[in-house]
Amino acid sequence: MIRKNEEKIFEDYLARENLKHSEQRKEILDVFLNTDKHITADELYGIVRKKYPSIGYATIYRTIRLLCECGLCLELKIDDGTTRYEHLYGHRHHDHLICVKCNRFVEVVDPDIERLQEKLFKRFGFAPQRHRMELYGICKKCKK
Amino acid sequence: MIRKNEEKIFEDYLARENLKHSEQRKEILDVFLNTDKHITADELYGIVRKKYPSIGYATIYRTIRLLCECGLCLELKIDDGTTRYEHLYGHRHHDHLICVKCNRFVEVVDPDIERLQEKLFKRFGFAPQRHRMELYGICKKCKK
DNA sequence: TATAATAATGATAATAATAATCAAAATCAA
DNA sequence: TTGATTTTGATTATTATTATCATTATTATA
Repeated sequence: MIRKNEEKIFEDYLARENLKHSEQRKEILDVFLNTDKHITADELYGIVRKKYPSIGYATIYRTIRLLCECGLCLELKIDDGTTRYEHLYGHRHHDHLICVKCNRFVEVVDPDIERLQEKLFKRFGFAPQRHRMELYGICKKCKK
Repeated sequence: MIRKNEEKIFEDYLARENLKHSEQRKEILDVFLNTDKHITADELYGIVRKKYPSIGYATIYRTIRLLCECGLCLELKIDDGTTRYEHLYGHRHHDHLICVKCNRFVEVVDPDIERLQEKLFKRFGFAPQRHRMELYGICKKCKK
């Protein structure tokens, strides 16, 4: 099950860059889109390998890079040192509440905070590019 | 030039944990405190080595860990993949404006944002532990 | 459709940051 | 001062990611 829009974005990007499509790339995109958000390269590799046992690690990393370049994927460096990837298409910008016990991610957007961040950029004379905000704590389930 | 308070915090911590003091640890703390903020392990190593040419990389990493444990140092994972360390003692919590061109760090605190962050934690039933917020952009100097 | 040019793949080696190991040296409590 | 314990520096190990390269797959076009 591939979402048509995302598939088209990827294919257009490949065509634009004179790159070739392949079964592996199709499968990696499919798995990425159908899996939980905030996946690691290793987790993605583990799932893709079920269908493509011969797939190499390098292909996973190469394809993730392409997905990031064409705007379908965002790389996140988490405080614990891991690198995770999340869907970008059809997802507005958001920040994260992260449970330090169970590693659960909750996506949040607070328009008031966003507005204040813009003001901060302006106050210090910075041209805004992007921001990240992560709130680390212990979620309801893990508290009890 | 060592600041007495920090030195005491470190020594107390070592005593409490039944660890020993050493010239190397003293020197690393001294360099760390007197250097610019947001230093990498490699940069710290480079400076300390001028006074202690025989120092090993492992000692740098080991001592950084101790400094983090005793609350004098905070580890920051930056979006570009580097790990940097900043002073914690005598510095209230703050967030960062980061210039993606020249790598300049500006420390900022916005009490309104802080308050809204606390509200976000509460709204999702999280027990707050800490947060990080980084605003990436291009600073005044690099714009022109 | 066959071909030729180009790119992708998978296996493997390389790299870079950090951590673990261990014998020798330093610290410190008694 | 000594002896137990810790630290050190050198080195090796580990982990995530990237580069290399021969083989295979894709694709434009004849």
